[in-house]
Parts: sequence; C-alpha cells; structure tokens
Amino acid sequence: MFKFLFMTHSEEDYIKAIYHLGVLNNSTVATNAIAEQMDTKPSSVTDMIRKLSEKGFVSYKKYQGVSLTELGTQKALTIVRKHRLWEVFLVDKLDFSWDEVHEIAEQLEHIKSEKLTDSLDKHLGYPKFDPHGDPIPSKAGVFTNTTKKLLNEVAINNSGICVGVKDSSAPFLKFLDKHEIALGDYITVLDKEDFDGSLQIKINEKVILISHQIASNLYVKST
Amino acid sequence: MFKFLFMTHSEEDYIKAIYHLGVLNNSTVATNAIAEQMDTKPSSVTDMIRKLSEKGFVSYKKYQGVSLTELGTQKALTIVRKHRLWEVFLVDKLDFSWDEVHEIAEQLEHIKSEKLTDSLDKHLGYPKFDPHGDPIPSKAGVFTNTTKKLLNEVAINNSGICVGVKDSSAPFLKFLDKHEIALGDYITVLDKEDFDGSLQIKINEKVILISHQIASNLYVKST
DNA sequence: AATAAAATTTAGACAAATCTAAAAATATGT
DNA sequence: ACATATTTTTAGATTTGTCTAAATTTTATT
Repeated sequence: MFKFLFMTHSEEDYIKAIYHLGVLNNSTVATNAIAEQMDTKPSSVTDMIRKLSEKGFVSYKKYQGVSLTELGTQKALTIVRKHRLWEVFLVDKLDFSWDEVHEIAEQLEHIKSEKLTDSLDKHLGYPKFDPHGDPIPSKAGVFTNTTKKLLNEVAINNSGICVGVKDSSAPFLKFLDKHEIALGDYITVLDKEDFDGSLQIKINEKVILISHQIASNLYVKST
Repeated sequence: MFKFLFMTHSEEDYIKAIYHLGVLNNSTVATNAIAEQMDTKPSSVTDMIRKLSEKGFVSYKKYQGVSLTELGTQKALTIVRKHRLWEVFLVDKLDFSWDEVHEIAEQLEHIKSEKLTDSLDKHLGYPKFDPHGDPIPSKAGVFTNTTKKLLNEVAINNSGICVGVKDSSAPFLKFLDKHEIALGDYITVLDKEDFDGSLQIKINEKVILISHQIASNLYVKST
C-alpha cells in the first residue's frame, strides 16, 4: 500500500496526457485519443492503461474508455505543477523566451523531490500562472480556475490580467517587450474600433492603441 | 556519426562511474569496481561496457578493464558539470544544506539542454566549485585542479579558501553558520596548539580559535 | 436490424537493462 | 609452477515499454 506511489517516467507521461484530455472533454478518455496525444500506438496505450489501473491511478473498463481516480488526478496535478513552475523558472530566472521552455520542462517535471518543488515555488514567489497563462496548482492541488480569454474578446470597459500569449514567436514577444506589456499586467479595454478591430487599452496607467492582430494573440484572465 | 551522441540515463550513469573511478586510480577500471560503485552485478556491467564500447565512449578489451575515450571523457565532464552546477543552485538559490543536494543533483544531471546548463552557469555567476568544494568543469571541460586539503593540514601562516566540508551533519553545518564560516571564505592559519591540536585562524578579518575536530572536517583550497 | 466502419484489445515479438548460474580467463600463494 | 581463488564473461531468463498483425467489440450507416 506504500511504494505503489512510485511512478516511472512513462507512467507519469500517460497520467498527464489523460489529465489534459480529460479536462477538455470532461468525460472518459478514448484509447485512440491518448495514442494520438502521445504519438504512440493504441495497443501500447491499452497495455499501460491496464498497468495504471492495477496501481489505482485510473479507473477502466474494457472498451469503455479511461478516467483518472482521485489518486491519479492528484498525481497529475503535481506533475502539471512541476512543469509550470519550471517554466516560470526558465523564463523569470534564466531569461528563456516563452516558446523555448516547454521541451525542457517536459524533462524537469519528472524530477522527484517534494522539497525541491516547494523550494522552487517559494523562490519564484508562489506564482499562480505559467508563462503561457496557464494556472499553476498549489501544493494542495488547488488552482485558480481562470476564464482565460483573448484580449479582443473582452468587452468594452472590462478588465483582465495578462496571463499569456497565443502566438509566441520572437517578433511578437519583441513587440510586447518594446511596448512594455508583460505578464501580470492589468489591462482595461477602453474602446474598440469597428473599422479595423483595433483596441484602445489602458495598461500601466498609460493608454495605448493596439491592432486586432495583437489583441487576438494576448490572453487575459477575467477577474 | 551523429545521433550516436544520444545517451540513455543508464549509459550516463556508467560513464560517470567510470570517470570517477578512473580519476582516482589513473588507470583502467575493473568490472567489479564499477559493479560495486553502481550497486549492480558484474555481468550487467560487462553488457553495458560492450554497448558503450560500440558507441565509442570507452575503450575495452575483454578481461583487461575499461577506460574512457576522448569522447567518453568529454561526456563525463558535461555530466559532472551539470551535477555540480545544480548542487550550487540548490544551495545558493533554494537554501538547501550541503548534505541534501546530492540525491537531487543525481536526477538533474541527466536533463538534456546545453542552453539550460549554460544559462544556469551564468545565473549562478560561473562558480568554480560546488558546495562540497569539488571543481566545476567549464563548458569546454576545463576545471581548476585544486589541491584540496583539510584545514588541519595547512601549515602555519599559510592560507586557503574554504571549499567544502568532510562531515556534513546538521550539527556541524549549524556550527559553521553560527561562527559565520561559509563557502568561499579566505582563511589564514595563524597558530596551532601542540597540546590539543586546536588552531588559531583569521577569517573575515576576525581571529578565532577552532578545535582540531573542526579543522579536520573543513576543506580548503590551497592558493 | 444487418452490415460496414472504426475503435479497442489480444497475442506474440522485440529491444533495453537487468539478473542468476555456469564457464572461462586471470591472478595469487606456497 | 601448479592448484586454488578471484575476476570476468557468457548463456539464458525476466521486466518494462514498445510494436505489428489479427481478433474482438462498439459505433455508424443505410
């Protein structure tokens, strides 16, 4: 009843994939969906699902799809937590750009040390969002359930906190830098032009005009 | 000639073990020695050695022991570099104590990203020694060849930089904290007592008396 | 509802990394 | 130097995670 908590690299990858697919559909997850997500074969998925089921991470009935148990969900959240904390570390402390961090975080998320995760969390100032604007689960597995929207979807006179980008290309990130638009900034939409869809926004006590294309690549968290 | 550079977790562990054993003896390394170091069976070692030999990381003749090739040495140095940089990170940035970091660094040393390693190095201020006083190879594989000594072996009127501890128990580390003896401090031995082996030292512009037991657990780098 | 299509599982194989037990080579002691 | 002990390798088995191909179950179509 104890060392069953140990998971291999591969098991963790499956749990994470099932978690992400399950959150989207909010239902049981199909074998083929997992296979596609993980770039592997359905038969391999079946094998692994059986193993995870025996260990109590997923509940599973043949041909009926799979879903995470309480234990599995908890495990998935700690992996997601680690992944996103490492992404913040790479961007905030090591000056990586937002689009370079995913692959490295895929490796770092498997490092096993609760103390390391918690120390990192503290070191980073207990961030609530990763560089892509996705919420970071707390140690207890709780996370802010954002209604993440694109800035162009925000109604006039409404506000949001900048939590991420859709396009993470270098030119776009450079644009944001230049205009001092950063993660965590509080943005209010003041006006929208019918003509070209451009937006007048207030950010950092300044009023600026941004194009529709910019607005449709910036994620904000509704408050 | 290209993707042969990819190494598995396990291959890296073997290369590192062979490196450490080889540096000590400065000769070929015995199969049994590797098995003991890695807590595995000699037959497993033979299997892995053949594989590493085929990939060009070690040179090997049956029954004659093994040694690292140029490529293998280079690979070993990057692993050692990563291990020690992560140890510095854990101690300097995340406030781990010197005795807690090894196990976690064993995991972190396998993270594959040259950019990550180099950014970390920069972030830490290009440290030359890890928290145990062992030298950190540069990106090019060069490292300071210290003549690490215990403080009690330093002659009167000679100096050294504190680079590590032999005993890393909590009480000892606490003692060092309390007396403000830290990594990187410049220490001069002013006098030694014949009677009990205690030392009079100058550290941080202060003169203090420390026991033989303390002095024989502090490593300094001769300059 | 019967049949075709799609999804899923099973059966059997394979590579990686390990083990045990036995065989072969090397080293040691008197 | 010869017998014995030690070290190292080989042979064959095991586990984990994967695959292909075939069989089975579920879903969709007419």
